[in-house]
Amino acid sequence: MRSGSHFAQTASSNPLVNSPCEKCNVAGMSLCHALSCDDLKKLSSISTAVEVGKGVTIINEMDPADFLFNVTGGSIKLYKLLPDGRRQMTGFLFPGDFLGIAMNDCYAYSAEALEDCKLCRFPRAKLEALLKEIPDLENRLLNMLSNELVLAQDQMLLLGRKTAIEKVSSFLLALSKRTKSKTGTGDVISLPMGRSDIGDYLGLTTETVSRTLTNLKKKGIISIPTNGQLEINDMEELTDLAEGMD
Amino acid sequence: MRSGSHFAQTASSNPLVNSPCEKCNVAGMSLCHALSCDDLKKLSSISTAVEVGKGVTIINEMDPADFLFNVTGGSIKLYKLLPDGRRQMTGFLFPGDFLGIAMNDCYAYSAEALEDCKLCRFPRAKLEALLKEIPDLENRLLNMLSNELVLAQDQMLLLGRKTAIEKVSSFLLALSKRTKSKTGTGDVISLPMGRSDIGDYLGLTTETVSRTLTNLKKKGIISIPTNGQLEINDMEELTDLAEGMD
DNA sequence: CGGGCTTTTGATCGTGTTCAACGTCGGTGG
DNA sequence: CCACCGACGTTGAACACGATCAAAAGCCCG
Repeated sequence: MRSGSHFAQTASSNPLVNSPCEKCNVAGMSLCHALSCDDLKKLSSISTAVEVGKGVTIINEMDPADFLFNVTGGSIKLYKLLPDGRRQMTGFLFPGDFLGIAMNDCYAYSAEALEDCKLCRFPRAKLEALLKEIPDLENRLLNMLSNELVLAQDQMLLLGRKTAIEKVSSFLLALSKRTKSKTGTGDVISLPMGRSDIGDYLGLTTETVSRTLTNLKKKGIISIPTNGQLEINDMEELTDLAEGMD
Repeated sequence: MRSGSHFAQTASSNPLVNSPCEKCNVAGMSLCHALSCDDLKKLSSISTAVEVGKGVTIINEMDPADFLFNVTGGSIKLYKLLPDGRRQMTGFLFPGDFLGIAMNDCYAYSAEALEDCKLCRFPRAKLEALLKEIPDLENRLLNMLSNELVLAQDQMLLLGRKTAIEKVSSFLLALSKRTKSKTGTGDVISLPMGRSDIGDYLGLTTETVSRTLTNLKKKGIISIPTNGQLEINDMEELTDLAEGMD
């Protein structure tokens, strides 16, 4: 099955209609950040808006990397698998994030929608051609990749050297920081992913994630009003825990 | 102490003499890959050849990222630290590799020479200016970063989900693959780093690395003629072990 | 309500860590 | 030259953290 068949296109085949970059909610925080009006039109002309439902697999590890994506709505999980089924999440994506890193023209990981998602899709070949045409775009991509690489290195430190409570605390803090940078406050964060997704992101089991969250609740550092939402009551303490300062 | 003071410059202040890109041993496998003669000269004009002795700290996590480097000789370890001293290696660099990824203008990790090293140093500001001037260079950097990111994700899978023997096997295989791509054969690999460096790369202790290597020796899969050198006798078996196919 | 899923909690187990001692190698100075 | 020393590597025994196995509780959606 071609990966394209997963997608429901949201508009006609007129790409300008399909890609209303002008009223895009993530413009300025994403790939299109700081592009001139003219360049934006070019980018717009090769993009297609697509929507995917919760649980849909957007890309598959090892499939040919024909498309790249910009997340404009919803959230996505990225993961890699071992032959026996063990899974490692490599990241969670939210609006503004970029999707589709490849090696040898094949995707390096699989991606699945955690909620109903909106995406901006670019054919790989066309985007690469555009990169050569618009240096600002290439520069923007370079910066995004640098940042991702730095985050990946932080994650290595977490996976290789942190304890369960440090891992969970770091994870919550990272989500909080992210939320804060968008909404202004990071005290209440949304957890669209399940415990087992979190476990696979942190190199833990669901049980350990659950126990650790319960532990943090008992200490009064966090509250969990509903699954899917979490409140941080003591940011200082959580920060200390995340770095092992205890 | 400024990080620059660690370096011994190898030639006069004439940058063209300092940067003999023409006879560079890593040309074509590095940043300068596939640059036109003209562009190479521009790159050359902003670079300085430096040498560092074994054990010297080349860059420090959180220091301002004033320079970027290209490794032209020797090997380097990259690492991040937690406040209490726990350490995570984020990578080992060999000739042809690029060094100096930053976030917020500060280095994201520290780097230390495993052996006497030769480096090609670029002032950050000048290299960034050159990137805008030479799209091919920016494109090249983009590709290198993509590859690094894919490798970082492989490492996350390793750190989060693999067992000790799978980690060590994967590590040896990666070194072997790398050696093979340069020298043609990957059966004998050099291990310029110590056991504790390997442990910190794989999220293990020195003891566990040592025990696991002994284990592989007893099974006849590897031999260790001298520390610093390792021979792979059964590549198939090692490959299976690396992915948990046993 | 009822059914199936996710989450939580409990008890036991095992891999890798920790702590400790010993072995090995290489360099230095007597 | 080799005896000494310190760093690194190996091996052993006990421990601990998180995994695994199992079951109960909660939640969402029909």
